[in-house]
Amino acid sequence: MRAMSPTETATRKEVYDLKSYDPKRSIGGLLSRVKLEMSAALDAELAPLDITGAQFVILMSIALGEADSACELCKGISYDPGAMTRMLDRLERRGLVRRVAHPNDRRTSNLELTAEGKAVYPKLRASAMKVLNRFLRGFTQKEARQMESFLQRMLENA
Amino acid sequence: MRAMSPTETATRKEVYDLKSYDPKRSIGGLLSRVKLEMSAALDAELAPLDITGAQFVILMSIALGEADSACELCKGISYDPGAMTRMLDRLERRGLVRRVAHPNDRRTSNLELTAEGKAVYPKLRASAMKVLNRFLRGFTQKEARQMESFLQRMLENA
DNA sequence: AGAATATATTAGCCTAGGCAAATAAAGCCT
DNA sequence: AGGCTTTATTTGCCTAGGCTAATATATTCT
Repeated sequence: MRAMSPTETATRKEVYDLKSYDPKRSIGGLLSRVKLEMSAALDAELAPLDITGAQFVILMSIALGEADSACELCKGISYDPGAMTRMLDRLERRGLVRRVAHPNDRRTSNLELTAEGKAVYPKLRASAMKVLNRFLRGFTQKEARQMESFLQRMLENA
Repeated sequence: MRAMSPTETATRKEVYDLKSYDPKRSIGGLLSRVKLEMSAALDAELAPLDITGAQFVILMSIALGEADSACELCKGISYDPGAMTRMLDRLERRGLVRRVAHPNDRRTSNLELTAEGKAVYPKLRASAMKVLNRFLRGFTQKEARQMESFLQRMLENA
């Protein structure tokens, strides 16, 4: 790597500048694209189970004990409460999730997976992992960890 | 870093395995999250201009000469043709884009930016760049290039 | 030229998320 | 206890993308 003059070091604190910024090839453009493809691939992988990628996220959160009410789910993943009600309606109709009365708070319900929900859970996990690993073909462990760290840092900058 | 046994090197060709895979902290989960935050930030940044992030993408494609018809736009960004018709209707009503008759092919229209469209274009570009740079605070040029390369590789694996 | 095929756009219907208002139940304050 | 505020969920309305069929042109193939 060549050395940078003091001026350069001072002005180059931002990644993109007006000369070099190409929306499609930028991290922003690429990232949107990858997300789109990854979501489509996950939907396709889960289609035989009759479960969508969006539903997968909810089921995972519940299964992993990250949230046990609609409200917590919404907070955890920045999801609209109205949309969440309907999402849970669908999952309940689909027989994967159950709303159970909360003993001390009648405003909310505890969410839990049904037997069927628990039964598909490992398949969901495996499918998502498979899709992700496919997108990461050729990545070393080190590269993957670095990618995770980059994304984590971007999140903290949000 | 410790050395890996031959068995380990052989079995470790995939980034995630059933033991280690944590959906939320995985590249998949993080990437979705970052995309969500970035889109929200872009929408907020563009709101004063009364232009959405989705519209930004279309306007950029046209401005950069990457597509001059609805069909090419759709191909370029995997967008639904029906949705594109309506998107262009909105942009035309908004006075940013014009459909011009194609001389040799009456099925299609050439798309071009209006004077107003051309006028906002630099602002759009600058806004998007600003948002992206914000998410990349603390990244060196080298790290940014590496991130681009990771994303590019994931796209090729799609 | 005429028929079959392919391409570009459009319109209708469906799904799903965002937003705001409504409702219900806690929690707090005095 | 009674009233005010906060929290959790639900409902209605709006917007926007996905899918499919329809329409209008081109293109290709005898």
